[in-house]
Amino acid sequence: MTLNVSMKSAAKVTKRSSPKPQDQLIYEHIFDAILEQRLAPGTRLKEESLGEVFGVSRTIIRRTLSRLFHEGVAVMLPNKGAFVAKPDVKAAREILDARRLIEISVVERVAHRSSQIQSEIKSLRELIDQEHASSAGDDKGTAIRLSGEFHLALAQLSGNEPIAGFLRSLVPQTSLIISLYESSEGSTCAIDEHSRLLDALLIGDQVKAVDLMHVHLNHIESRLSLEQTTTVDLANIFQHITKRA
Amino acid sequence: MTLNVSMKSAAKVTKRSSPKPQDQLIYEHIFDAILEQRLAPGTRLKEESLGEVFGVSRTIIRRTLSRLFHEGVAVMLPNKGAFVAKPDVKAAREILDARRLIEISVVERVAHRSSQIQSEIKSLRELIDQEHASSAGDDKGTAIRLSGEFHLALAQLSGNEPIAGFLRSLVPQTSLIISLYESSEGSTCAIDEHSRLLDALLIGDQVKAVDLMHVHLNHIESRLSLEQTTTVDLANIFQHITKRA
DNA sequence: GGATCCTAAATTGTATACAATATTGATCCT
DNA sequence: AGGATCAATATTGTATACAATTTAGGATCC
Repeated sequence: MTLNVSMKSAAKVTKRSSPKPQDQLIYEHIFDAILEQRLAPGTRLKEESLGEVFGVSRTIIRRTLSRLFHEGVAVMLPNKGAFVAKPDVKAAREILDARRLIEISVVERVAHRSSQIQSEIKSLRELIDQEHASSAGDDKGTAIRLSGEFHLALAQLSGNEPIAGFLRSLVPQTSLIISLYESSEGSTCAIDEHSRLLDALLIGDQVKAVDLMHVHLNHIESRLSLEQTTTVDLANIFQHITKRA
Repeated sequence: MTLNVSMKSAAKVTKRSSPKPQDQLIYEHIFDAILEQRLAPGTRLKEESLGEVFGVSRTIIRRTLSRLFHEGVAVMLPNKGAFVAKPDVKAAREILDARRLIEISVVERVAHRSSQIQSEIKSLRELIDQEHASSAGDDKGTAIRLSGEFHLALAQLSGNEPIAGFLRSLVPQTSLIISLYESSEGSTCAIDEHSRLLDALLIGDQVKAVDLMHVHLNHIESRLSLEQTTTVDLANIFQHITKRA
């Protein structure tokens, strides 16, 4: 069991080049792997294996896993270990619900401050361009990550750090939900929804921006199959058997 | 430096009585100490001292501090240690802002589901009674904690765990803000605001409940002095000096 | 054959030892 | 005295050793 994580770059961390963030890198590697769906929901995250991959002791890995746990991206079962989170339908609905509340509020705030942060809003265009690029290539993982980063950058512009922090945990959880419940493949995202949202925000059109965000979230949810399988009725499923008995 | 925490009860954890939550207790002790304002904002949290208090090694304390950090109740400075958080005015405004967004949404949700959770709502009356009791005595710390627990219990009833979790970090941070910026002492809280809110929720009056929550939060904020001292203008403050030079 | 119990391996939980860094205090110099 | 420098101390950061628990595999019994 060697935990095929297949990180993209150096496992050995250059001690000189990074003055401060020693384990921040490890966190980001794992986080990105989850966000880009290279680590599927439910995957076990063995401490020693990860330690070997990154060349650090379990101490560091343990801290990283703890952080992922607090962000809702991983779950930790006592004496069992850590796993990539695997939200059930109920949890998925709650996460998407919470995200709608937060994202709408974010858009309202950004639109409201629009005139004061014109240049910051404009700079988001870069992210959208990158998104287009990786979507044109078949780099789906990167596209997903960049899409998430767009939403996060927007939250940052809302000027409310606690809210941005909350969304920072909701976005990767959404990524897990998508990989679990995606039904209609098709477009990764109606990409220029981001673009049109940006246009509305630039001119401070709050009503339009909010509406676009609603539509955007609707599109994301519509790609999911979250049918409420209201507690499987076994008696009904095996009806033909029980009759026989 | 012995970190005068003065926990109310046993430091030695009875190993037998608690089957699972070994360090959960330690977390709650520190958390409550902060919530009840026995640990002032800015207080240093030395690992070894805490370890001695609770009779565990730094490993456990470290995990606990990490959790408090992720919840925004503590801050951790690299190579410097952990401290009880001390939000500045800007952060305080953001926290209160976020809390308003969340609490209003919570109340809307609870009011909406009111008919399905009548008994759960009614059981909140207990908390309010306890609040009254500890407010009648001069147990201010407990009153603050119970007030927070009321809001948290409400969030739990909203049926959205991520949102409840977010508020779980916002409430203790509000406690820190109050202890930092409280100006008008007076009533701990217009206590029966909770009571009236409960009444509105019981009959599912969403509009009234939301309004009451707004009023409630306004009252909390009105007790604070968060004047925007827009980046202290030193040149102006020492005007008479610079003129002389 | 299948279930149960038991041993051995693997994995997580905790404490401790050691390294790196920061803090304190004293000495020295001007 | 005031300030700088450096050693001694204290504190945090990391790795490792050991304990506790779970998991896997196989022998035994029916």
